[in-house]
Amino acid sequence: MVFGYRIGGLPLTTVQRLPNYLRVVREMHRAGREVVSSARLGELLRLDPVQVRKDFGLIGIVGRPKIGFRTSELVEAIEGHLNWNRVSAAILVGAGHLGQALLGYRGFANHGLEIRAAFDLDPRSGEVHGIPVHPMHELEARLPELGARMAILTVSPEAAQEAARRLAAAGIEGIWNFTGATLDLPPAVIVQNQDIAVGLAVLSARLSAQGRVVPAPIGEVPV
Amino acid sequence: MVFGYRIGGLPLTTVQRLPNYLRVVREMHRAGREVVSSARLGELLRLDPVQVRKDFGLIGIVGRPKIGFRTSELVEAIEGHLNWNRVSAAILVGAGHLGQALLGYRGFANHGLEIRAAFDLDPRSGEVHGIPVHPMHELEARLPELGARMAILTVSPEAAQEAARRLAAAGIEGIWNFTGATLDLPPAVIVQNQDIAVGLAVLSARLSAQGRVVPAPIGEVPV
DNA sequence: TCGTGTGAATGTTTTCACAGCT
DNA sequence: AGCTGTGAAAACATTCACACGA
Repeated sequence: MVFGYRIGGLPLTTVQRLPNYLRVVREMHRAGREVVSSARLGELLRLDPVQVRKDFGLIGIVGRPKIGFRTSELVEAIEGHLNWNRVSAAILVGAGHLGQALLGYRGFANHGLEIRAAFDLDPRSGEVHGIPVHPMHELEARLPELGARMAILTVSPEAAQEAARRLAAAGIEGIWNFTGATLDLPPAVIVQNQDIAVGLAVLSARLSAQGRVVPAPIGEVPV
Repeated sequence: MVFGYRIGGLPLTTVQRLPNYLRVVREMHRAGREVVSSARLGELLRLDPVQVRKDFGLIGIVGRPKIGFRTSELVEAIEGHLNWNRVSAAILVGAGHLGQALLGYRGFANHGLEIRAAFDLDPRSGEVHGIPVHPMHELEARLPELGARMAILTVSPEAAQEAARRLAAAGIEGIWNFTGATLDLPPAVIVQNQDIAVGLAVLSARLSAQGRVVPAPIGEVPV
């Protein structure tokens, strides 16, 4: 598999479900609801209740029979596992359309992410949505003072590898790669690919399979 | 599981790899390279060569021993499976930062997607990156002439359910949901969630597990 | 010998079945 | 009765091992 497939002891699939749990459980908590059952969460998120309980067990949360899980404990545990309960500094590289949209996204505050600065070959205005945009050649010089471990990469696919190499050389530990290019970096650098083409591919394939009769495998008789 | 987990006969994981194969194989094809081995693709995409061959087998492409796979056949087969070899019309709902960034994204042309129009409660300028933006109340009236089966949903999470309901009622068959909200719709409507919080969660968890010692499971002896 | 094709083995995730707590 | 916790089974995906073709 492409990377270790247990993240800090948790299965990847569990980690992927955590932000969804967090969203609805935070909402309930804010609304004053103190407990919630796995059945209710499963209904809201379209998950099997057993899966919800297994996931919660993995992050160390025990529920109470007949009662459910305490929303406050859940929020705390999930935030802790994702490290979303403290602020992480990040930079953004490539202030094009997508980069600017991410600079304007308010939701990162809920995820412990603070974009401190952006870099671009052509930093037109010098700031976007209140975040300073610096010329790309100042990257290495400015990085130390920014205290960012993580970079959001939104340059063109062609420019991706070289930008990523510079980020890695400058000490960035994790790259959130929106470019769609496959990055070749030292294994110590964590690369998280966020290629929207993948999601579009799944949607396209589901739509085009929609209503079409899937031929039964040889040897099986259609019911 | 949350949906059927074979899409038109292919495993979901295979479908997710198809756009990556397509990107590099198109590049090779354009560069005049006629054949490629599974080993070379595996190296470029960090995949096991056997996996590459199994995937290609599933989409009906056979390679030739000692030679490899024909790039032209691969491009055609992958595009066919994703329905990316013909143009699909789409609309976009919610022309905020993210919506505008997607309206400006040129890459959709490579994926058979054409955004014909956008809708927004407050359609300021009336057009973004050359694509007309209409007031939201005109959605139902304009949809038939646009011929779109698919909608890209980029409204706020709070507005997501109601907008999705209207889209479904108006005959949209597939919704690419960027809002992070879980949509409750008739099962005939295909919803593809594209929540960036999921990717961020995985990256955050990997970063925060980075270098930390994972305790060995009980009964196992650390090497 | 190089590279494909594939049955078998392995590993992982989900689902089932049911015991236990209140 | 209602809800959690969990071992066991099933489903699924990946990797191994090797036969075969050019």
